[in-house]
Amino acid sequence: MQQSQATSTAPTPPTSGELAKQYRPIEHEGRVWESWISARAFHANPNRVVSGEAKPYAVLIPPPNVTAALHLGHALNNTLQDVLVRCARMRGFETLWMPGTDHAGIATQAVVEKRVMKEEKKRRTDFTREAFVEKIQAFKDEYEATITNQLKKMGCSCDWDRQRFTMDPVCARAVREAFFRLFRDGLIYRGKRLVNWDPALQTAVADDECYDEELDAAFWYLRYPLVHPHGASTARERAKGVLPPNDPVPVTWSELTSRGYLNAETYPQEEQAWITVATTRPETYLGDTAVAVNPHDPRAKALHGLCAELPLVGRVIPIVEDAYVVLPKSMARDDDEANDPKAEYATGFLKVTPAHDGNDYELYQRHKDRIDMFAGGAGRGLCNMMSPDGRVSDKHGWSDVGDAHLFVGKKMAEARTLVVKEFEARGLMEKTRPYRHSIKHSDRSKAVIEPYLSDQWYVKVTDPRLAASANAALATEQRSHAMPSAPGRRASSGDAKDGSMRFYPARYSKTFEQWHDNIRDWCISRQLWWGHRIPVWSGTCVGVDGETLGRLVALSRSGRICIGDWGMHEGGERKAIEARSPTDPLFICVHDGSDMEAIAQIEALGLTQDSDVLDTWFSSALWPLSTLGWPDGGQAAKDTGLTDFPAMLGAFNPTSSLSTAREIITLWVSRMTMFNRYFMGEGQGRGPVPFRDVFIHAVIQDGEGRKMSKTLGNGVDPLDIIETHGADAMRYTLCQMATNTQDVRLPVVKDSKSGKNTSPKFDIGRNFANKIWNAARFTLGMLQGEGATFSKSIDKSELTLPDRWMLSRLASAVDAGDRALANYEFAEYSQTLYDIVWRDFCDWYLEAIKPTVATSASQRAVLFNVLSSILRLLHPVMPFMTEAAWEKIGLIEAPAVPGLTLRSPGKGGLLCAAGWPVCDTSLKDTVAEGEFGRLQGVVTVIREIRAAQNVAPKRKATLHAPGTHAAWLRTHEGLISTLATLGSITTEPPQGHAAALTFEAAAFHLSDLTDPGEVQGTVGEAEKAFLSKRKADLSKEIGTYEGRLANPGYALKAPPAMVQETKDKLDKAKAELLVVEQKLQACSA
RNA sequence: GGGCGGGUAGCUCAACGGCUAGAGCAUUCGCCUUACACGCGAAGGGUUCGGGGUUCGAAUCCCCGCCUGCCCA
Repeated sequence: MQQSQATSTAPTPPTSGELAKQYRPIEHEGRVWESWISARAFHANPNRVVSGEAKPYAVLIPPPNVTAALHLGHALNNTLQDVLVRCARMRGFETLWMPGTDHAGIATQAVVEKRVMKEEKKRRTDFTREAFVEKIQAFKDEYEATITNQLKKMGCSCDWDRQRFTMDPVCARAVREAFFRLFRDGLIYRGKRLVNWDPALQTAVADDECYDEELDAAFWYLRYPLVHPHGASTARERAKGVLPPNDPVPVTWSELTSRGYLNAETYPQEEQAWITVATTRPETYLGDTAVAVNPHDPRAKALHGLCAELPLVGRVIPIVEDAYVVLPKSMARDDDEANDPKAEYATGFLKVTPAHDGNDYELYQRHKDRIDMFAGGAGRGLCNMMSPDGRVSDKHGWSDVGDAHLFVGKKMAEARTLVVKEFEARGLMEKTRPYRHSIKHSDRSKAVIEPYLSDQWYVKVTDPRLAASANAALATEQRSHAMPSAPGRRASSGDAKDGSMRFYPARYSKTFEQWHDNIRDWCISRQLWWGHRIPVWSGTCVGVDGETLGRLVALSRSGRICIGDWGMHEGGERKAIEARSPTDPLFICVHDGSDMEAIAQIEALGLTQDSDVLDTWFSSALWPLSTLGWPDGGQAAKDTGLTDFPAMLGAFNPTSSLSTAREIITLWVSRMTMFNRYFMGEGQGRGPVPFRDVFIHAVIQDGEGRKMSKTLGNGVDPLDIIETHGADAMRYTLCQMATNTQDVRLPVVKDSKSGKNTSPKFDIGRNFANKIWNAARFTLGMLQGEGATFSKSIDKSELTLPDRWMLSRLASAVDAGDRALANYEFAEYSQTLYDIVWRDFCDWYLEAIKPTVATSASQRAVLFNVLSSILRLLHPVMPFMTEAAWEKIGLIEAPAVPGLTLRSPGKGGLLCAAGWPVCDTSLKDTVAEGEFGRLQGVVTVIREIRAAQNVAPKRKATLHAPGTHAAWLRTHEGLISTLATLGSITTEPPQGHAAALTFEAAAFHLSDLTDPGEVQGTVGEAEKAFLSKRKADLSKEIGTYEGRLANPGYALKAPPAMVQETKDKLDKAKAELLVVEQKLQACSA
């Protein structure tokens, strides 16, 4: 199977003990991956959690869309998750990383439609629904495989046996169950919503299926006569068809004049007054239910209590005040308003057509009560005057036709011409102005899109059991306002209910909280073919006789179906099924998708299944439940063959951490929280949270701060980077970039050879991987040399200074790394690794032990333990390279360092199963750190002067030290000589030329810088320059300290220890300056 | 419109009221020093966006402004 494939492509490790000079990822990644998989190293066992053998750690992958291959943002997010997961595994948690993909309804269907159009020149509607869904399914299989492969190439240690897909049978069952329960509990209802309607195809289309085209059009200025509102009662009666139309009482200009209406006196005083609206779609006036005016409009006050009357229709509509209305240019209050391009065309009066315009719909929502009252009842302010085929119609919500029947049945474009003609004929058309603007068209049919009111399904997330419960999940310190106390049982610590969810960085809790504070009900129906079809059958009660009714009630009582008997429309009246009239609409939700008997009975009544599918986020919202087998682990086990499925939910929900992007907080995190708490909380909404920690990672941008996108061509393909730099290099670089900021920039360059996008940043990771590889290689050489045995045990009192220093540094690094990871500070963790490996271990420790390690059995043991620790610390971020090195290192057996616990791996000896380093505080050695720090200081000074004097790198110079430092230098003579390339250290004064240097305010000299006779003329100059620079630095430093101490408040108010510290530093700098000045004088003399 | 970020070396970022504001890359100089040239040693490079305030002390906290980005409407 897979394994044989891998061994044929990836070479086996070299059989000799040596490692290659360079780390070449391609030679290791395949083999290492196979070793993990064949050991089932990533497989989680829920029974170990249930039995209490191990604590759980679980992460759910944010399921990538099957629409496209993964990009660098995915690479970042999944790297970070893998770091968390691998670290938890090494710490001994029973660790689950659940993989899977998302069906991504709109996006995937759109991509496939485009593909089919390109390849077959066919539309979706040229196929049956089943046939087309099959095509999408095939596309999904292809991309799911691509994505899975990418994740594996990155090294993601998911439990691959448990991979899910949001539309697979296990997830589908969760969707059915969730929908059924919400339907049953009254949390799902039907409501109206504006959609993009394609009148040619007679379907709703998504935003991304439309295009804008600029066209020459016009603004028409229509006059609406003003009337007194008592006509409203007539309108209301008329709407109900009770009374014949009455003529409302006109408002005259003289009346407006007396009301103080601007310029009213300039009109014929005894004639009926009017207001003028500007519109690009005059035909929609048939659906107007209000006129809006800006509250800052000087005319607004005079119009209080008045109404407008729609010509021909005779509908009396209210004038409402709303700040959305653009003031005409002449009334603009500031430059911004005056420069609004709409101000140029505005009259200050806006016709409000809520059923046919998105903005008007919003406006209607804000003034619902008043508009509805005039229209004759709740919801009647939405007047739909169009039929699905794009004709004026009085059958879809418009009933008060009045004298406007001449428009009925006309296409919208014809209606426009007619409306204009009628207004002109009545002297109500003030003027027309040409206007060029963009008009939405349907991609498929090219028809002009009509905003259209249609029935949609909603989840009532505004119910406190959902939104408020999500906010209650937040930890107390992350809440900005108190939550009402929970009904039922109170949360106690550890049960992961109220107050147990935290955001990292904490500021994102605000996004979460405010989203729920202002949430609106969630429209879950989508006019698509790809997705979970809404499990509701609808029709009327016609043909439902007593016997049938009895059968339905029985099905309902046994929980197989749920009859929507509370009035499926928001605000609708509750009505028991027995009390229904034959024309009442009937909605039946079927619990189990495979319950063919129930479905057959329902369909026999003429009821049909809703053709819409659920919003993709509905199934995503169930991810923490569905992937763990909810609602029926036993059935999930049967579906998948994973016999331990029933234990999963109990073992791993709530999960530990969720890592995702910012915009996902509202789309996904919110909904998972609401659903998990609702369904796990027995309908009270206070069940456990789906995850305790929510980590929000930064967004990767290109070097110019732009989002990476296909259209910009600035995206970087993770597989390209893995190919050129290796997976570890990519992972390390991404991890190192992952600061807790909002976005991070990655300069993108095009590789001249391959033409592919890459970034110089990835060299950081590649170089780092190579560095460790070579450190491991060197160590291996030291530990495998002839007679390179270990001491039986390590006696800490016998360790050398570098050993004690290195162990102390290691303990600090483990500490810092632990702290960083606990706070999701991945950049910090990476920096800690970089410093311990490169700066401490390679630059200083390895260099320091070179002369002694070959002959010291205890030093070799320390060296091994340190390297072993470092590989473990690095493993989560660079799993391949560390595992490959471990293939050799892991075979070595050495005594343990007291205080440093390194659990050796169980399963197959793999590093990924080895223990995370645990350091006792006894490893911290401040004396050794101080001593070694001094030593680094003197070595650095010597190196500086060697560089300044251009001393040949291999030349062994002589250090002349003052008596004050002689004893200390002698103690560390070997080390200093090695690190600073010295031949000898002496207290004798130098003979002939020597360069002066200062260390700890004492004068030192360095001689034997050149061969005799090879005296360079520039030597003196170089020394002078060196000393001058030192003098300048010291003077600046002294200035800083003196200024600080001269401030009277400093000594008074700053902590005394700090004041003393400043004084000490000042003394030291002054003393050194004295020496430097003396030397400078000597130079010049 | 509401909310949240960012502005520090040529570039990418640290510094979370106190070290002479630090790293890596890039640049310059010297080195193929037996683990590593994907490397080693060293150097140059900063009015911390502008202005005001609080404080003994501000890149950091507060206010005003400018620039820039994201999320939600």
